[in-house]
Amino acid sequence: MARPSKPLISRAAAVAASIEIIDSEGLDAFSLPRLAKHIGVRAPSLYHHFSDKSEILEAVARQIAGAGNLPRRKPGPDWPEFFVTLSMNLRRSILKHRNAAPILLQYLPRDLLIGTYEDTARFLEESGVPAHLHVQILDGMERLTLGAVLTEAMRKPSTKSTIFPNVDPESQPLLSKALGANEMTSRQLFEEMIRSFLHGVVRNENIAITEAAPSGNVKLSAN
Amino acid sequence: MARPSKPLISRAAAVAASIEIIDSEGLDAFSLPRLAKHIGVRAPSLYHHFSDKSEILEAVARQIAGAGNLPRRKPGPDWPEFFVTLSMNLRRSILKHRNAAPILLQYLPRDLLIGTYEDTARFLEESGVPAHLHVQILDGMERLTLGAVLTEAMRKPSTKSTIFPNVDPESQPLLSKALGANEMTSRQLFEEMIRSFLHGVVRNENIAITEAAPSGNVKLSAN
DNA sequence: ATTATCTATAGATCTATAGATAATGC
DNA sequence: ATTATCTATAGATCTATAGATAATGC
Repeated sequence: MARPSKPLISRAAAVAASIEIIDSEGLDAFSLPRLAKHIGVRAPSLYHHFSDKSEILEAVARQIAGAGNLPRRKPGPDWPEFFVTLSMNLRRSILKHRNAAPILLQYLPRDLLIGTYEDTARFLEESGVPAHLHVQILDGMERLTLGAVLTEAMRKPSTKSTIFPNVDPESQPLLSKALGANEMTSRQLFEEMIRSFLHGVVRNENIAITEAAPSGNVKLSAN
Repeated sequence: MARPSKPLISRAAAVAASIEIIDSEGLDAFSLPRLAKHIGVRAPSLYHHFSDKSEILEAVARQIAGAGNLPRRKPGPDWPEFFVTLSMNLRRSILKHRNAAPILLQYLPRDLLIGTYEDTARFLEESGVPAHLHVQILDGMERLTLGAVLTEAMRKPSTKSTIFPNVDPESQPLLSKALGANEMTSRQLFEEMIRSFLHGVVRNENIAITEAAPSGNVKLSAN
């Protein structure tokens, strides 16, 4: 076969196939010959669509991380919840493809979390968050979300009982007690971590902020 | 040469040499032949000291991450600063060897940050932090510190002006303003992120907590 | 003429094992 | 006998390029 009547390869299909391979066989299994085989072509043909292997991996990273759709947001005292939702979306997207975590670390798109910083800065402004905290929030959300998700992705999918491994009630009574007192899943711990950060950033500011409590009660910080 | 009078290879020396290679030539340059050459031996000899390549990488990860010495701590209302110090130590250790970040992601020792969870749980207890928050704090510190450090390690060493790349004052006036209002270096942003998280976790508790302000003034949260 | 595939292959690795060899230490 | 090196090498890749070939679309 020389040139086929219909192209056999598209960038999108190649990226999708790459993700399938990485998901099912692991990152080490991924190679150009392996990808080509999965699509049903020969490896050198891939060079017609990508300049090299890293370009494919980059596209894979973007595909996995960029899948999130922006949550709706109106500026206001519950502004932290916008960021919480943003983080949870990214978390879900990435945990769907745990094996690709190292790729995401390497090819992290810079504006991963926050599509357009400018819009987000305006959102913070209009929510009454002082400008001197904007960089702390934007930078913190980026680092913290991506970082925490990647480390979570590298662990086995965890249940409540595996948050800490191998805890012996005899020798570690306090830790056991703490684990007993914990009601939260891995997902909830993540969510609350983001929320804690955001509330913590503004802890010394005199601004209205809504506490998103499970029971739904609303409360203003008195600090 | 068959068996030498004095052994040529030790685990410690091999790990140290591995780190030197990774630091100076990057992770991709690391291989057993490359390591052997650096030590002045032949690659197969390494198998006498390590069962395979991943065992070497694991030791490298432990060496880099385990270098931190525990900060002194007395339980009390400034308990967050103990964790801040812990994080900053780990951050320093890892940023010394940025190129090894992917290894750390893959071989992360589980009790990386907090040597013995039991002792740390006691510390929290004695500081007046309610038990139902201990898991949030321990788990959060692990994820957040390691994750944020690794993503920072993957970036170019950044100056204040490169916290966000390519900001155009014309089209991004608010972000520019935010950057102008930011006084903090990358290191300070990291530090304050940790602190914000810790203060945020206990935001709804009625406990004494010391605010570590740059000016040194002390203040109790009224929340 | 351009595009999208293919075959063939250069060239460079790498990991890990088998088996030889000589120094060591009992 | 055990230990710590070596040589030789199996065996398996991989990435990327050169050049042939046939379909497409102008």
